[in-house]
Amino acid sequence: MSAPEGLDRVLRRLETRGPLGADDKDAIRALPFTYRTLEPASYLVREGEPPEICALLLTGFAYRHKVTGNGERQIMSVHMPGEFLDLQNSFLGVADHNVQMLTRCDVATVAVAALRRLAEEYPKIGRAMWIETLIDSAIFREWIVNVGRRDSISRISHLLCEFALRLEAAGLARDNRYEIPMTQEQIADCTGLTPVHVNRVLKELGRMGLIERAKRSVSIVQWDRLQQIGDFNTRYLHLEAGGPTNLASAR
Amino acid sequence: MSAPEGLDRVLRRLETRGPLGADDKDAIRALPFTYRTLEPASYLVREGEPPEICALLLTGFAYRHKVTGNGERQIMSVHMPGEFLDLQNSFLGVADHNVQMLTRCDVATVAVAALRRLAEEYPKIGRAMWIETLIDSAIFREWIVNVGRRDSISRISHLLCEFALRLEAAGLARDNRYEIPMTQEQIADCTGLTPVHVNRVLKELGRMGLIERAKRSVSIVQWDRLQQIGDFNTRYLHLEAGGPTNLASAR
DNA sequence: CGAAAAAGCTAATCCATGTTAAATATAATC
DNA sequence: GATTATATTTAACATGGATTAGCTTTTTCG
Repeated sequence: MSAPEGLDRVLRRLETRGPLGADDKDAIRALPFTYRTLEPASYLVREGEPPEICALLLTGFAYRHKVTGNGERQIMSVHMPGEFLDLQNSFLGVADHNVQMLTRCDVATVAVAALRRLAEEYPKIGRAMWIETLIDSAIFREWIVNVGRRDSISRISHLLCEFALRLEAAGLARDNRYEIPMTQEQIADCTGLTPVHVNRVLKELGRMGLIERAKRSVSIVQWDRLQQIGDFNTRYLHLEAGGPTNLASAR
Repeated sequence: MSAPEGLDRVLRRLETRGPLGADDKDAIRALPFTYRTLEPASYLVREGEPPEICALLLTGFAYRHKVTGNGERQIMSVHMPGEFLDLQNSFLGVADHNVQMLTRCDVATVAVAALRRLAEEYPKIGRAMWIETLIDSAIFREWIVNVGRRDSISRISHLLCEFALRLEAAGLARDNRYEIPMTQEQIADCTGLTPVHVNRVLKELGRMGLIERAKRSVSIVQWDRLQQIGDFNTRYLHLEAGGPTNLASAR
């Protein structure tokens, strides 16, 4: 994907959160982006460091995680092309978690300070970015529910449903089929399970005829049943553009 | 607590997130607040409904939660006097979770639409509110780690440490002693455990001499050990005011 | 105050998921 | 294309926390 093409994707994404004027879009295009490729497993931000750069994820996948005192990892979210990395840390003094690449990623990085100024000077952009972070939060909350109150088969089913919809929204899934470049160990770290048990559950979902897998591709065969087993409701993804987000429709 | 006194507390809180001018503060004071008391267990917002009102929590405690398909509840956060309820839902089209009172609460409610206009017209206020929601998010992330990767004694120890620090910041705890108006069932819903097991663990923490309890009061006797067992690090609470949050220090 | 409801506590048993270990398959690297 | 590293799969066994049930204490409310 070419750099400006990726940028347009991000612009479209932001516009669904609130209307932007031509000046807003120009200001985004005028940001001092650095286009580069980050290797798999490389870090954009590390816990404990002050956040210096923010990135638009143009291609590839990334994830947020923390490591506990006894060395166990918990992944808190997975990010897909078109999304911001990492607004969550960028407006705070110290990063409280790691942001790491899942695959090789093309990104457009920009200094956090420039982004802060942008949000300050262009309130509509600030608003749209704020809403982006609020949707991140909605997903965090659902993940708390997932690891806190669902059993293993529900957790994994839920994760697979979430990925299906988000990838579809990103134009990377069709007919409930997608590539997700995660190992079973990483799925375990998303769901608070062990890799061994993730394997058992994935196999079971296959035996039940709910999904089919080949390498890293997933095909959801019985969407309705998977959704039901995963206790999956799309509401928290806030996929519908607009809503009473802008002032005009808010009264 | 008198109404304006509560409002000042919220103003002070916002100011720690970024400097506000006199005009900003006046705009907040001029908001069409309605002061009222909400009964224990009453709802401020319900999942699935469009958010209509936002509130400043002046006295009392509240919490966010969702209920899974088979009726289990997961609490996603607990809110203390001085905090906003509920910025998380207020800038989205539909509430994706419930916000409910834990105790009788004095609140200052304001229409979501008025708050949206405020954020639009006073960018510094918008910025400060945004940062409030980002800190909410940081706590959500830590809770994912807590329920996903810590065992029961760590989870509960972690929760007790978090409450101690947040209550101290709110001026409601001293000498590692505080009142937390939660039943063991609600603690279970915070930690993804059962009430029976929460009871076992609390008793065990008492036997180990780490805490003392009487009714709803908690006293942390050995802070260092509790913090260690709970794998608790304060970073995610972002308690230090300032940081490179404001533009001046951002270059 | 006295009754009823809610919350706290305890014990016995069970099971979903973890642990450990190894074999196989796939992907990366020279 | 052989070699090595990484990921997947399976099996046997262990266990942390769930479940169930009953009892006790505290709180609520008439």
